[in-house]
Amino acid sequence: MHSQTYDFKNIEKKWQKIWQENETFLTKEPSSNPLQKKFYCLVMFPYPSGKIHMGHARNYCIGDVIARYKKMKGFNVLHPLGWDAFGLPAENAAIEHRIAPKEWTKNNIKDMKQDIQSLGISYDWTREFATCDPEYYRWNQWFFIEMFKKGLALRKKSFVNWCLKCQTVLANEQVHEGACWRCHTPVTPKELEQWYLKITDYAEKLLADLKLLEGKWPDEVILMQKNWIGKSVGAEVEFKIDLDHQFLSSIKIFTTRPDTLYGSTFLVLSPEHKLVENFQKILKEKGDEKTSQALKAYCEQAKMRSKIERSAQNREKTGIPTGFFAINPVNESKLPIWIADYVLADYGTGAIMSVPAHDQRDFEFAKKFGLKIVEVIKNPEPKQNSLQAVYEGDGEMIHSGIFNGMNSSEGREKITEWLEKKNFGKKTVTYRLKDWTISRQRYWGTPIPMILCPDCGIVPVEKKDLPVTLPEQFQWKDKTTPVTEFGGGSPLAQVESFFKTQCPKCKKEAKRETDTMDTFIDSSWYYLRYCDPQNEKSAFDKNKVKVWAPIDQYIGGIEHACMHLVYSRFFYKVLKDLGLVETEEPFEKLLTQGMVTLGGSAMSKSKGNIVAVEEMVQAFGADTARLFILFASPPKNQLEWSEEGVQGAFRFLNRIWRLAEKISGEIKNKGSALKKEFPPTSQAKIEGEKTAHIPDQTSQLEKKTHQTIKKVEEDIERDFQFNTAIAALMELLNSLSSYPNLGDPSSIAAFKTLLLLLFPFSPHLSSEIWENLFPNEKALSLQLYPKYSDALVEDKNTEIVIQLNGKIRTKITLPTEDGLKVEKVLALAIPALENKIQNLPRMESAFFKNYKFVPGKIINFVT
RNA sequence: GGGCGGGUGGCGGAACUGGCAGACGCACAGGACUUAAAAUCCUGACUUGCGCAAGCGAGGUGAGGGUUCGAUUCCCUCCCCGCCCACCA
Repeated sequence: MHSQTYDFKNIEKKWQKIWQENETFLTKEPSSNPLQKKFYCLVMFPYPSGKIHMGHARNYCIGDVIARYKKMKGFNVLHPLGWDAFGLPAENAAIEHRIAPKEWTKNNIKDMKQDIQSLGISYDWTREFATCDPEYYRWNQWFFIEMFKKGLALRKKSFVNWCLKCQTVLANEQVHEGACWRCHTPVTPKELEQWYLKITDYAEKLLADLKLLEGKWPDEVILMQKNWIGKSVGAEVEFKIDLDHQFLSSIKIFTTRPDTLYGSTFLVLSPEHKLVENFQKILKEKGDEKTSQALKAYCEQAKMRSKIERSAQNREKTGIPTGFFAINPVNESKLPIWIADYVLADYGTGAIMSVPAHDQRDFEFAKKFGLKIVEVIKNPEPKQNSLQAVYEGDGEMIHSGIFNGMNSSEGREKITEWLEKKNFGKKTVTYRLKDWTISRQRYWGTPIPMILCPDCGIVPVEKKDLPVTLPEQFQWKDKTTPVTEFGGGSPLAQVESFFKTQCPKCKKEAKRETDTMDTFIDSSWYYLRYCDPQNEKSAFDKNKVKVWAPIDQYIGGIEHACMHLVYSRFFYKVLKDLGLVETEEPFEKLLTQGMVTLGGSAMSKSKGNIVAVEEMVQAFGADTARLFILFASPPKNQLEWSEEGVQGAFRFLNRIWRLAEKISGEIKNKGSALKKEFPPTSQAKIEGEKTAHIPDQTSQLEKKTHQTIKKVEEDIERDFQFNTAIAALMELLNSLSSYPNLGDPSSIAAFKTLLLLLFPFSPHLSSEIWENLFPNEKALSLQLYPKYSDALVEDKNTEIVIQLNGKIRTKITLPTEDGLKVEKVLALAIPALENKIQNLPRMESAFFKNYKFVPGKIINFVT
């Protein structure tokens, strides 16, 4: 395949061993040097699903460059890795292959760790843990109990998202386009009593604190979270029902447009609305069995429909009238009450006032069922009459009683005030964000530490009894029990030795909760555990976390924008309120890397389009794999895998290797070169004998060296532009390759710089060459990032572009200082232009009066 | 339907606040070395017109318009692609 290439296999093995033996990447607690700044660099931890491919590897490589770079910059770096080890795939493998989830998981961890280590990532492996370790998940249980005590964890009955394939409940965030985020099965609604975390209590805080992340997180992610939280300001309005009955006196609706209240012509309830049952009852009482049945049938049908079906774009609206009426508080008109499944149960109050003239959906519904349409906001550009078109904007209020003539934006406030005064309603804020359903009817997760006692009710497990551990041995059954009661549905409900227990309060026989926690709980605080991974007394020592938190740089996929990254922020805020952490946000800066594709689609095991890490490391070595993946595209972009591109990276590393051999030969010849100073200074060129003949090239190389140090640093600091940083390294290599005086102090300095700058990207090769060429120096992994001199980066001469009417005609070169002075530039530019263009009106000096000069850059003559 | 990104050679991508478009790499072509190939090294290359040639000119960053001495960059209209949300009242 390739001949005469450097021996990457042995070099990489050698250095990985050295780093491990010397504990090069072990993080020291900062107490040893109080002045040193900390840097916590973290990549979202992996789910141990098997071997890793280059898609995973990209994350680790990005994190590794940052960690190594920051270490070279003098920071005390924390760069750990662990395993997000609970979850469904392990359990499915267990059912399929009859292998215990724990075993399957541990095997995968072993394989993946080997792959990651073969890439030479600078992790502090002493901090490794897996979330399926009882030593870890006991703290999930501890936090859960804390939340329960604070009223943040509660059990409630409501409609949940049910995945038929995974046989479990899903949180809202885990439903993507109406389907399960893991298996893409459309979710169906199911009414269940489940454990929730009250993330909605933190909705406002989660929203407001996004401001703290501006400029540090991708705008995209901030926006996605903002939309996900979905704050709407409006009013809750109570409509009296035109009926004298104890079960049914009024309906509360939520609207963001109280200004259109006069245009409301009917009310609509969602099929899941609690009052629907009351309507049925009253109808029965009145003897109208038929309508009662019809309502029931409609609602049941609606509830059966999947999310996808129900919210399909062009689906024709359906609905059914209840036969009852409500009174509009503003004008006392009688509004028919309908039930329709275009109204969502879990947003606002689950009921709306319909304003068909000013809402597209209501309009469609009104048209279909022949309901009244009343225009109350004047369309400033009326195209058609209100019976044919909807106007959703603001404008002058009409047909609105005392509010007529007001602008609707003002009207919103005024009507709300009026409602509040009359006790018909109030200003309300609604969020799209829902409470986090964390019960899962699966085995491989953290047991929820709760006990149901027939006498005492729901009682938390006592903290001294934690962890509640998963039973390891029991018969796997493909079918789980139906979810009916406390803890039904989970495979754990079949394990009597697990669920049979005593009530902590009254000591009577009681039953344990058999559902497990959503694995997103595990990942909501794992980043804090790395600060104190062996702690047996608490989740972490507050003071240790205080040293490291928040994470300075977090790296991971954007798919977690509204899942892990919301949950973690929530959890962190709860921890802050518990006094366990001190800052507001867990992740100071966020980088969302693009995915790696092969043949246009994301690498995935199921599609079979993967390039295994093992394969790459075997064929080209870790350094090449790392370099290619970082060079091919900026981290945010998608990256299409290219075998040819890999070859290019490999070629570059080989060129460095050969240059090292050449320089090594030169050093042996000259010997003395090693004694020269580093970094080079402009005096260096006077010293060398040969350099005196070619001072220009020497100073050019020195300049290039310093420019490269500056460029690589700036590219890394500015949004992790590794691709252009590496391009700069290639340019430096090109300059060195064509340098006529290899082995002189300037070339040695340039090469040293190249190795130092290459180290974060391709650490093995650079370490090996460094050791070979400079055996008396400290290892490369202990070196600091080189400094550049501004004086050397600056050019002595400047090129000024000469334009005529904005078109480039010619260029002149002059000393940088002179390039800033218009007289000096004009003195050279005019003759240069005259020389260039024959038929210029050279006699007319007026011609040259009209120009635009940008010092040091350009002069543009205008005719 | 709403929101947010983005369209630059054959390809991945450069061009920090408007100031030399195409850095760097891949692929390609020619040459050197070699019995030959691979590897390596050198050279070329946006398109187009004139020229044997060095060279000289014109056009060019999805399309059209605008602002400007000057636009890949700013503004407007349109087309295309990607992502997120999606009957959220």
